Amino acid sequence: MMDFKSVQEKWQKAWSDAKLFEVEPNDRKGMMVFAAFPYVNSPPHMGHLRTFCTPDVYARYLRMRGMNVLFPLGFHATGTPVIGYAKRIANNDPDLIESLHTFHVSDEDIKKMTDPHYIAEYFIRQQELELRKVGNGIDWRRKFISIEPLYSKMVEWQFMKLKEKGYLVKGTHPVGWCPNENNAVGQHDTMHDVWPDIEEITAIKFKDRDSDAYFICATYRPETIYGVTNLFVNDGIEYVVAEMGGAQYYVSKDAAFRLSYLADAKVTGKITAAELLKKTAINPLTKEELPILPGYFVKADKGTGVVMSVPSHAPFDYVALERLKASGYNIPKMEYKKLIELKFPDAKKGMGSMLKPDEFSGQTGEIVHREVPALAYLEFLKMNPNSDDKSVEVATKLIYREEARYGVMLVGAYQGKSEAEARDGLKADMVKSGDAMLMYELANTEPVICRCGTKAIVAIVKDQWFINYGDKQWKKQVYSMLSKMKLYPEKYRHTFEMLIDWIDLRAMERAQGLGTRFPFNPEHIIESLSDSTIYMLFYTFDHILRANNVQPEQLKPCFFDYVVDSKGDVASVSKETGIEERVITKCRESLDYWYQSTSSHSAPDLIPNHYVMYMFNHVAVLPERFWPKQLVINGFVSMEGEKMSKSLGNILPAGDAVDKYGADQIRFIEVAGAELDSDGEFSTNALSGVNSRIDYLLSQVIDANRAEGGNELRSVDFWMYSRLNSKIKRATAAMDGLMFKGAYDEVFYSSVAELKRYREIGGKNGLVVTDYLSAVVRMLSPVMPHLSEEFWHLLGNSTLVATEQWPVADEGMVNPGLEECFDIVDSTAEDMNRTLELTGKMEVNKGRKVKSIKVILAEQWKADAFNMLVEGKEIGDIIASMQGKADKERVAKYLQGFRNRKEATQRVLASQQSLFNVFSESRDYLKRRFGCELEIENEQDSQSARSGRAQPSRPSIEVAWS
RNA sequence: GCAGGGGUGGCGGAGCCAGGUCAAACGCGCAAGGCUUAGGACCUUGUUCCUUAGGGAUGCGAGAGUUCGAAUCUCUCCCCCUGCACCA
Repeated sequence: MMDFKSVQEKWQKAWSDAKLFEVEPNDRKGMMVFAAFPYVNSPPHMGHLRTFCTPDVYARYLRMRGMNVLFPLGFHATGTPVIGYAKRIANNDPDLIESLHTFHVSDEDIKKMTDPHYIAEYFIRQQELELRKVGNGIDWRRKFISIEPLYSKMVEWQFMKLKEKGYLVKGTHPVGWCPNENNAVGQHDTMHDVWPDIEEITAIKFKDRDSDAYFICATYRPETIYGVTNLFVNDGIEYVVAEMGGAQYYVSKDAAFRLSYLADAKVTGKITAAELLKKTAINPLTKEELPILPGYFVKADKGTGVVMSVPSHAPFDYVALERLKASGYNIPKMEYKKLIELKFPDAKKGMGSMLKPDEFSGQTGEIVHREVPALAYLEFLKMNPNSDDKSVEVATKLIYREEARYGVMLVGAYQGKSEAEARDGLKADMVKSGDAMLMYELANTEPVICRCGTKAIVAIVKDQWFINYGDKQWKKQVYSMLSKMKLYPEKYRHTFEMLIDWIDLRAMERAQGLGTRFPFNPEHIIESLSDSTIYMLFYTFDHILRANNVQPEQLKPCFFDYVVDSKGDVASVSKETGIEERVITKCRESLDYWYQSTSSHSAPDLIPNHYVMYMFNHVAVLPERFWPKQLVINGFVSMEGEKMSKSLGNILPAGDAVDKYGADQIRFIEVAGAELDSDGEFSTNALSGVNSRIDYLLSQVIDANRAEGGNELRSVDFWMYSRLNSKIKRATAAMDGLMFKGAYDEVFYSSVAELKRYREIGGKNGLVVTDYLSAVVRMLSPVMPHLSEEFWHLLGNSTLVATEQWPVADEGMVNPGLEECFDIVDSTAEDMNRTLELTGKMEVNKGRKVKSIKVILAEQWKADAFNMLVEGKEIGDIIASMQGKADKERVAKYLQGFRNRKEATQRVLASQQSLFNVFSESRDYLKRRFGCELEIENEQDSQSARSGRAQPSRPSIEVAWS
C-alpha cells in the first residue's frame, strides 16, 4: 500500500515548480477549458467536485494530445446569499453554525463572517486549497471574484453594449414581497426556504348599477363570465371602498392592502357587507343585472373578497346557492347556463377520467343533471350541497382540470373554441377594454412567511429594466449559433432549442445584494445571473491587468471595445485610459488566442438559466469568433446511494474526502465512475474496487521494472500488443467524445484484466509488459495524475508524465485474427467446462477422472467456405471454388448446415494455423486449469470420431476418462 | 398543466442512432471451491428455467406491427425522473 498523501504532495509540488498550469499563448493550438465558477458560501464538496475534475481531466488529456490548454477558475459572490449568510451568522443561526463546523471553520472565523466579504474571502481560500488538493491543474494567477472593481468594469461595458443593441427594455413585473421590510423576497428570504410561487388571476369589474363604483372579482376562469348569476360577498369580513386608477372599487380590507402593492389602491372609505348585499351589479359583457348574495365560503385574504357566482360550472357557487335556498333566503329566479361542453378525443375517456386516486377514493355516482356541469360533478363524486368544503374543493379541481383540457365553448365570442383558448382570449380582451385587470397572488398552499415573520404578498415593481431575451432576431442568431456548437451529451440539444424559444423578459436590476452597479440606475445592482454571462473572457487577460497594476477606473469602455471588439486603435485607447500600449495589445492577443476555442463545463442545473443567458449574451456583445463552441454537461454525484444534502448530513467536503480516500481515487470515481450524462455514485464499494486495481498495477509496475526483457516474442506477446493498440484506439475515441467512463473502462479496468490474463496464459516478457504499462500509465494520467507520475517514474522515466504525449495506436500491431484466436481458446475452455460437467454425470464415468482432452481444429477450407457464405456467395459457387482444396461432398454437407444463413453473419478471422499456434502456446495453461493431459490436433490429421464436428471458431473436443 | 429525459438480469450500467456476432459487455452483490491459523484480500467456477457431450426454452416496462430475424425500427398504452424564471 502506497502512502497516497505524500505521493500527492510530491507531484503537486513538482507540477507547481514546473509551472505546468500557468500557461500563456504559444505556437500550439490554444484552448480554454473552464467550469462554471462556484459560489463562495461553502467549501467544494463531493457533489461539486465532479464539475471541477471533469474539465481538469479533459484539459490534461488535450495537453497530452499536443494542445496548449488553459484551465482557470474564478468565484461568484454576486447577489444576496452571502449577505443573508452574514445576517444569519450575526443572529447566531444554529443550523448554519453547525454546518460551518462540519466544514472545519473555526469559531474565530465564524465570528468574522458577519462581514459578507470575509465569507467570500474565506471560502475562496478554502476552495482553492481543496481544489489544489485533488490535483486540479488550475492557473490560479487568473483567479478573480465577481464583485471586484476590475471585473465590474467589464460588466458595465457589457450592459452598455446590450443597451446600444436595444436589448434592454423597461417594464413592470410581479415579485414576492415583504410589506414589513419593503423588499422583494426570494427563496432564501423565506422561512423554510419556500419559493414564493406567483400566479396571475383575472379580476373582472362589475359596475354598481346605482353608482360609479365597481365590484371586482378575481377569477381563474374569465370565460365563465357568460354564466354569472350573482356576486357573493361574505358578511363576516370587512369591506372598504378603494380607489385604483381613478375609479372606486368595493373590496375586502385585506384585498385593498394587497392591491395597494399591485395597483396603488388607496382606501377612500368603509362599507359593510350588509350595504353591499342591497346593491345590484352589471355584468360587463352580457349587461345582465346581478344580485349580490351572501357567500359563506368567500375569503378576505384571497382575491378581492368579492366572488362572481357561476353555479353552472363552479361547485362552490352551486352549493352556496342551494344552501341559501334551503335557509329560506329570498333569491331571485336565475338561469344556470351551461357554457362549456366536454369533448373527449376517444371513447375511452369520459367525465372523471382525470380524477386522481389520491384525491378521491370513494365510489363514483350516477350523473343525472348533465345540463348543470357543477351539479353533474357533485353527483359523480356522490356529493351534495351539504358536503364539506374539502370535498367540494375536489369537485372544483376536477371540473376545472377536465374543462380546461377537453372543454369547448358553447356560448359567447369564443363559441366553438376550446376552453383554454377562450380563457386566454377573454382575459386579453377584457383587460384591453378595461373590463378587467390582472392581479397576482401567491399560489403556495401554505402561506409564505418572510424571515422577519411577516406574511409575504405580491408586489409589482415598476420602471424595472429587463433584458429582452424575447427579441426574435436575437433568438434567431442564438439558435443558429447553437446549431454549430458541440454539446456533450448531445441529448440536451432539443432542451436548449426549447429554452431559447421560451426565454423572455428577464428583470436584471436589484435593490439589494453584492455586485456591479447598473450604469443606467446606479441605485441598483445588476442581477447576479445577468452579471455572469461572459465572465470567462476575463480569464484571458485579468492576470495581465493585475501584473501591470491597471486600476479599475482605467478600464474605460474604449479598452473593451478595442480588446474585445477590435474597435479603435491602440494608441488612442492607451492615451484615453493611461494603460501602456504593450499591455493593451497583450490583453487583446491573449483573448484572441484563448477565447476562440472554449469548452464550458457544468452540471445540468445551469441549463435553463445560466447556459441560456451565456449563449444570448455572447451573441449580443461579442464578435462571432468568440462565441461558445462547446458545452459539456456532467451528471450529479450521490453518496452511497443518497443524494448529498445538508438535511441528510452526508455532505463530505472535498478536502476531507481526499485525506480519507486519496485524490486520484476520488477523481476516478467522480469523473470515470459514471458516463458523462448519467449521475454517479461515490461508495466505499466502488473505492475498494479502484484501490485493489491500483495495487495490482503498482505490483506490475515494480515487477516490470525488474524484469528482463526476452527477445523472443510469442503469440501471447503479439496478442498483448494487439490488445494495447486496439485499446489505445478505443480509449482515444472515447476521450475525444468525452466518454470518460468508456475510456477508463478500457484504460483501467480492462488493462488490469488483460495483464492478469497475460500472466495467466504464460506471458512473461518484461519488455512487453513495460511497453504496455508505459502506454497505460500515460493514458491513466489525466484522471489519476499523481499515481501515474509515481508509476511513470517507477517504470524508469525521469520526465513528468503530465507533459508526455498521449499514446498513438499502431494500427499495424492490431491483429483481430489473433485476438479471435485467444477468444476461441477461452470459449473452448468454457465448452470444456460444460462438457466435463455433463459427461461427469454419466453413469459410465462415475468415479473416474478425466485423463485427457483433445482439441481438434477445423480444416482451413471450412473457414474459407463459411466466409464466402457470409459474403453472400451462392452455395453452388462456393462448392465449385473449393475444387481441389476439399472433398466436394464434405463441403456440400458442411454448407448445408447453414442453409438459412442465419448463423453466417460474421466472418471468421482466425486461421487454422494461427489457432494451432495459440492453442499450442496455451497448452500449459489449459493443462493446469483442467488438471489433465491436453492434445491439440488438426482435423485433417485427426483419427477422432468427433473431428468432423470442428467448426472454424469452435474446435471439436474429445474427453477421455481414465 | 407544459416541456425534456428515461424504463434492460438481485443491483449499478453497456447495447440501442447504423436490426443478426445478445442469456445480453463491465462492475457490484450472492453461492461453491481454492489459498489462509482465522477474517480480509486474492484466484477459479457458477449465478432465468430445463437438459446424462459442448444442447434447448423463455427473456430486455405492456401490447401490437414491420422483417427470414428486434433489447435494437414503427404505433398504442403504462410507469419513473428533471425543469418551469428573476433564485444562486
